[in-house]
This record gives sequence, C-alpha cells and structure tokens, in this order.
Amino acid sequence: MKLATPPPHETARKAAVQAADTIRRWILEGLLSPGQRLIEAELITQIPVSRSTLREAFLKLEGEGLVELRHQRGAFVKRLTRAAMSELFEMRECLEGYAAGLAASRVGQGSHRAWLSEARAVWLDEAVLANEMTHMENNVPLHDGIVAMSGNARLAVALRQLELPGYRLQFLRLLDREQRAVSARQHVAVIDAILAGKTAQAEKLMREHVRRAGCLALDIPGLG
Amino acid sequence: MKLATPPPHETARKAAVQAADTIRRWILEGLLSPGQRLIEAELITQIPVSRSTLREAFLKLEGEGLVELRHQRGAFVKRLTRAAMSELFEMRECLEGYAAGLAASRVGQGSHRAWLSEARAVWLDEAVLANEMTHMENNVPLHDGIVAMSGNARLAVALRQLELPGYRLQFLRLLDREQRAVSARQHVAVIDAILAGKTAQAEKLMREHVRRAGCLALDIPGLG
DNA sequence: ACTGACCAGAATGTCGGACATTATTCTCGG
DNA sequence: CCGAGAATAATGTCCGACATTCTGGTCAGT
Repeated sequence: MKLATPPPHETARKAAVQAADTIRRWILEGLLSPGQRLIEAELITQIPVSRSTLREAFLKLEGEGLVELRHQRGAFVKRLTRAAMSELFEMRECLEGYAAGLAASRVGQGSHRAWLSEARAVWLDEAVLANEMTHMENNVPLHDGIVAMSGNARLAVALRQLELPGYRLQFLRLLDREQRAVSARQHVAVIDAILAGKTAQAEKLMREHVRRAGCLALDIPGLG
Repeated sequence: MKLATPPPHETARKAAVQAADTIRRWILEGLLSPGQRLIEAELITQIPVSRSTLREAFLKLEGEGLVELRHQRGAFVKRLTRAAMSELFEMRECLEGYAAGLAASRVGQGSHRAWLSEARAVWLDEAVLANEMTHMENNVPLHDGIVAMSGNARLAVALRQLELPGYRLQFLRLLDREQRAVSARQHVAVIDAILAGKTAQAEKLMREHVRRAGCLALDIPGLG
C-alpha cells in the first residue's frame, strides 16, 4: 500500500524547504524538545544553509504550527498543550469525517475502488498488527488517501497542518496490540462504507475513529 | 459592534509582517490581480523594505493562501478558480457550523450573551442593510466572534486562512439589498440558536448560511 | 511568414557580512 | 542573598555579490 507522493507541488526555495524538512524531522522525532529555543547561529553549524535561508525555514515551520516565532526573541519549538491537542482532534474529526463522506459519494473511478480494496486487505492482514511501526506506516497513507479521494485539495493541506503536530505523539506513546486491532477494524469499517457509497455512514465511522484516536492521544502523560 | 482585535499574537519580524500586510491589502483590494507576478525589485521600490524582508513576507502570504511561490520563477498572486472557491466554502460550512455548535454549547458567560445580544440588535437594524459597506463591516466581526466563542483557538486560525481568499470577492461583487436582508435574517437566527443553547440548531443554521454565501460567491462571473 | 536555435538581459535563490536593537547573562557593590 | 548596571549574545534588518535559471527577442533556415 503505497501512496504515490502527490506532485511535490514544485515548492519554491529549495534550500529553505530542505532546511525546514530537517528541522521538522528533528522536532517530530523529539530531538528538539517542545519549548526549546532554536538559535540561528547554532543551527547553521548543523544544517549547511545561510542564516537568511534558515530564517525562511522558520517561517515555513511557523505556518505548519510546529514552530513559534516571538518578536526579538527568535524561534521556539511550539509547545503542545493538552487543550491544543484536543482542539486539533476536534477539527480533524470534523474535516476527516467530511472527507470520508465525500470519498464515499465520489467513489466512482475504478482506481479508487482498487486502491481501497487493497487498503482493506492490508488492514485485515495480521502482519500489520505486528508492531507499532508497521501500523503507523500504513495509517498515515490510508488517512491521506481517503482525503485525497474526497477530491477537495484544500482539505488535504488543511489536514496536513492539523495532523503534523500530532505526529510527535507517535514517538511518545506506543499503542498496544489490542488498540491497534481496534484501529484496524475501524479502518476496514470506514473503507467498506466508502466502497458501498454510504456517505453518512462513512462520515460517522471516520468521526468515531478520529475521536477514539484523540482520546488515546490525550491520555499521554507527557503533555503540557 | 466591535471585535476587540484578538491579541495581535506578538508576531515576529515586524517589517516582514508589515510588508505582508501591505501586499495582502493590495491583493484583497484588487490592486494586484490574480495570476500577476510579484517582482521583488519592483515591489521594494514601493514598500520600504529590503529584498530579504520582502521574501519573508512572500512566505507568510503563501501560508495564507494568497500567494503562490514557484521555484526559480518567483511569487504570483494566487489564482482563485471556481473549483477552489467551492472547496473553500465546503470547508467553511464544516468548520463554521461546528464553531456555531460549540458556541451554543458553551454560551455560559455573561459577556458572551451580552455580545450576542448586541450583535443581534445590529442585524435587526435597518441601517445595516443600507449598503454593502456597513453590511460587510459587521459581517466579518460576527463570524469571527462566533468562532472565538467556540473556544477553539486553532479553529480561528484555520478559518482565517479559509476566509481570506474569499474576501477578494467582496470587492468583485456587491450583494443587493434583498440578499443582504436574507443574510441578516440568517445571522439573527444563528444568534438566537446560540443564545438558546441549541447546539444542533445553531450548527444547522450556520451551515445553511455559509452554504448560501458560497452559492452567491460561485455566481460571480470573474472567476477562473 | 513560420519555426527553432541561440543569445543577452532580467529575476530569482543563496550566500556572507554588517550594524542597530533588544534580550540574556554576568558581575559587583550593597 | 539581591538588585543595578555592564558585558555578551542573539535577533531583525539591510546590503551587495554571485550562480542559476527564466524570459524575451534576434536571426538563420525551411
């Protein structure tokens, strides 16, 4: 189950984008901790770009909600409070639910059906439950894929911004096998609803799925 | 009916922010037309900032969806196709509906009730219907205010990004008096539902309101 | 006249340095 | 131990430079 990388959108400012990619990865992997100050002079010793470029990268990351820029004080890894996390999942419930409904109502093309069937098989596969890694590797593409199928491109960019801060969690907490199994069952249920073209049902199931994920996320101890 | 400017969020990079503000205004007012190329050397003759700062402003505007950055080709005023516009309103329907529902469920504080009552009076006032200008001046704060009342801060930033591109329309098309009257009635209805704490009703009415606005917007001839 | 290769000018992407302004830290006297 | 003021650090902004790439126009050939 591979999601063909959507046309990288030919983003401008290559160096800045790469710098942002690096810093983003560091943040998501926890190498940079929430609240930590990002000192320009220090970072350019580790990322081979100039200060100007690094500053542009900060701007990009601010737009993604991963970094906070404070006037005359610089860039900080954005803190993720429990309240903020709750808000993020509230919105994801709205938008991903909507996306699933749209996907169900537009599941015409054969390519979509084929893709969904394949995804369905994956989530019925015991191997996916094996460990947190395989689970995660398939989880993101499924959600992204359904959003892509909704046909609303803007929805995809909005959700990306909402999901990103949450990814940090996946490095903080691992779901146990039973939780992964529930998640897999929910995925299959959503896929079935979409394949059947049941709009309302798809939306409802996706909302339940995201809501549950949100509850699990909010359980994490190491949150603001 | 004034909405206290939400804490300007102490944004960093003053000059860049001001440059972005200027360009944003130009775009929204139509001084810069969709698709137009923004040439750095040319703009810094009209905005007193350096090239670096101007480039940071571009980055900010890209995040807002008003500008498109193409590699090695520079910045362009983002085109707004009919399809994109439709997507924007679809999402606004989702999120603003949700916001209205939240507002209804959390309309506890007296300040909120007072604010809503005041807003209600405004929209019953014939003067507001007078012309497009007074209508618009009250429309934005009402929507923003309801979103703010939802208590979900992230929702506000997401909606800002969704609303911004649409504002351009308000300079392209003027609603006639009857359309403004319908809009005013819908506003009052939404406010009443929120004041009554009727969550589902508030959400439904707000969705209808946004949907109608979307239909009107899509009617505009000068759209890609 | 049309097409395509080619070339000069224009514009962007990136860099490094410079400086004023402001924050942070350190020091020292009380 | 604590606060005032100096010393240091870091940011915000500007400038000039250069390579790379795009753009628009010229010109030869069909």
